[in-house]
Amino acid sequence: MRTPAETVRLMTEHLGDMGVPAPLSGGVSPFNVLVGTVVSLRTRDAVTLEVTKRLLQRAPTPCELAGAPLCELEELLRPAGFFRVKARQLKETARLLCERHGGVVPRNRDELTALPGVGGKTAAFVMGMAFGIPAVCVDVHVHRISNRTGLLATRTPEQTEAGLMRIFPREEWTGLNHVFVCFGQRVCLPVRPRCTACPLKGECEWNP
DNA sequence: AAAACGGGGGC
DNA sequence: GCCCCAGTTTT
Repeated sequence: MRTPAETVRLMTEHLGDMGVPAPLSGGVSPFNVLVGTVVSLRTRDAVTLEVTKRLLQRAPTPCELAGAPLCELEELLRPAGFFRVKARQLKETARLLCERHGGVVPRNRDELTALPGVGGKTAAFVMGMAFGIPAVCVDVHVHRISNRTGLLATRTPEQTEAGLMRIFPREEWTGLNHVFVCFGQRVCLPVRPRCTACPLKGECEWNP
């Protein structure tokens, strides 16, 4: 039986072999991370990247984003899913950052989730990626892969979150989400997983 | 607990 | 053409 650490190492190495870059540690501002994460929900990563780039080019700071006309934000966000909702949420979030947080992205879960469009998963992801604060972000990929590979046999994302926090040291929490998501997009797909090319093959409960 | 938001890509 | 997607908010 493989240890959880070994399972994650196999996934990480396989991603490296496929040329998937490791999560960037510096060079991206917390504001950039926050905007990008909100844009990303239910939207492909290529579209997310392009839309986020244009958005931040138009409005590099929270105050500039808060001052941009809603119709212009909708136009920039059009290729992304839920673009009207996100335009409204991002404009309001930017206004709150500008007027109530001094233009700075807050560092704790409660203040982050108080922003429109920011739920528990987005907050956890931003804390980890923007500030290096240990937090696990259990999205649909993490939950699915954990169950398929036999890492954890949990029924809800909340149980998966608790389980991951128990079996992995705090300093590894932040990196987990990125590994699971990249692996979930390329190998352990929701539908028709590519088991023949999977490094976990042989000790996976889904495809032993 | 379930529905609504929603355009884009894979098959 | 049909189905799925790094979720959050509202009913």
